[in-house]
Amino acid sequence: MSQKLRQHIEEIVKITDEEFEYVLSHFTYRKFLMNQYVIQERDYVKYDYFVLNGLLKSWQLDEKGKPHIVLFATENWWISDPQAFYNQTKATLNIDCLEDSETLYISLDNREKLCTEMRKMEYFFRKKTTSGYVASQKRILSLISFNAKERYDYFTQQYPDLLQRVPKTLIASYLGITRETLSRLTSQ
Amino acid sequence: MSQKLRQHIEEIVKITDEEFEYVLSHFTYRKFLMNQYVIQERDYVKYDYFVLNGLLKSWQLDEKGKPHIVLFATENWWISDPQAFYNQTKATLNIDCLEDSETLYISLDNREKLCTEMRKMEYFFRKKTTSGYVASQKRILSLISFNAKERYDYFTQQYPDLLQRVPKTLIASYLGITRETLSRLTSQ
DNA sequence: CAATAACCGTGATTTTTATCACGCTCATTT
DNA sequence: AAATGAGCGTGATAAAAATCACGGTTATTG
Repeated sequence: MSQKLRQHIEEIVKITDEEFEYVLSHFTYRKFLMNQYVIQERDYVKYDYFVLNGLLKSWQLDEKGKPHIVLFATENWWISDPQAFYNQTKATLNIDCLEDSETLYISLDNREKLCTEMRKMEYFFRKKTTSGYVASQKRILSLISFNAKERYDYFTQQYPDLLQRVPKTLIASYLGITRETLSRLTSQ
Repeated sequence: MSQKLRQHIEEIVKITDEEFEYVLSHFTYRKFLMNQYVIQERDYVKYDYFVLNGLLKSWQLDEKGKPHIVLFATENWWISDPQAFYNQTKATLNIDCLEDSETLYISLDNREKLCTEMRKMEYFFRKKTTSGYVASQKRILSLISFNAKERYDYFTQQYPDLLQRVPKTLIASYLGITRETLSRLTSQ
């Protein structure tokens, strides 16, 4: 099971068995059930979660009480409240499970420790953060330059598997449109 | 002038005079004129630019020929096409100057070299990338949960100085609305 | 100094999207 | 087996934003 983390790391840097054992010793395994919360608004955010399997979402309520999806995380994704995690402050995001999910989580201290002790892991995390940044720049561009239909098409192209696993209402929330508008887009 | 870079770095890590001299030796100074291009779509992106003064924008044309602003960069900001810079591929963004601008730029190799040789600089760049990521997550949330007026108010609150320096047309493009809609928002 | 272009406001209209309302299906619970 | 609720589609209407069009101001340029 934890081999998934190794494969994930080795997409970026090659490591030995011993190195991986050492890396893994900085993570803790935890299983969450469907609908269970991983992080709640106002919690201190101690960990970054690597998803072994399952499906989670991070989201925020607006002042009118509407939820907005920041991210869906499936197998091989990382999920947390980055702002709160890196600054070790309270969450403004919520994270909960759309499916039963298994995770390996790591504290900021352990992450910094790995970065300090292993240049490869420092490189790995740096690459991950960078690609997360690049991905969010792309999402920003899609939000400012695409209309509802174009954003939906872009989503289906990027995450075809999520279409089956995530209720349309939540996809609409991720896209910044209402479920009714999304329904009309897909029924035509 | 290059003291600005030092101050910027020292907001995150303290460095000695010698260390700063060494860091600085990895950067090159370049001045750009108003309307001059720093990066053009399809260029290879060799550098990340630290802005000493002036004002630049990064943007992309959509298929209808409309420009969309990804970022405005003033004093103490970094600007590049991150995707192309980190992967050393061709730009999909354009970067040009709204004002005469002075920059210190660094190549990816030199950046990696500094990260390898100086843990402090590795930490500095990691922090920078992280805070860029956090900032773009916030912008995503503002785009999916705010209407035009709310996005404009959020912009004025975040970047009050840019209101004076950037034409309204470009602010509208950054917000993902038309200049006419923005004009009506501000005249009421 | 006239000509030009950038920038901005605003009216009229159209298009897009949100809101409100209702009903259907399907799975889960009692 | 009936009851409940989540998920989804869809009609009618309202609201938000885009589009098209025009004019006015200001700065720049030939």
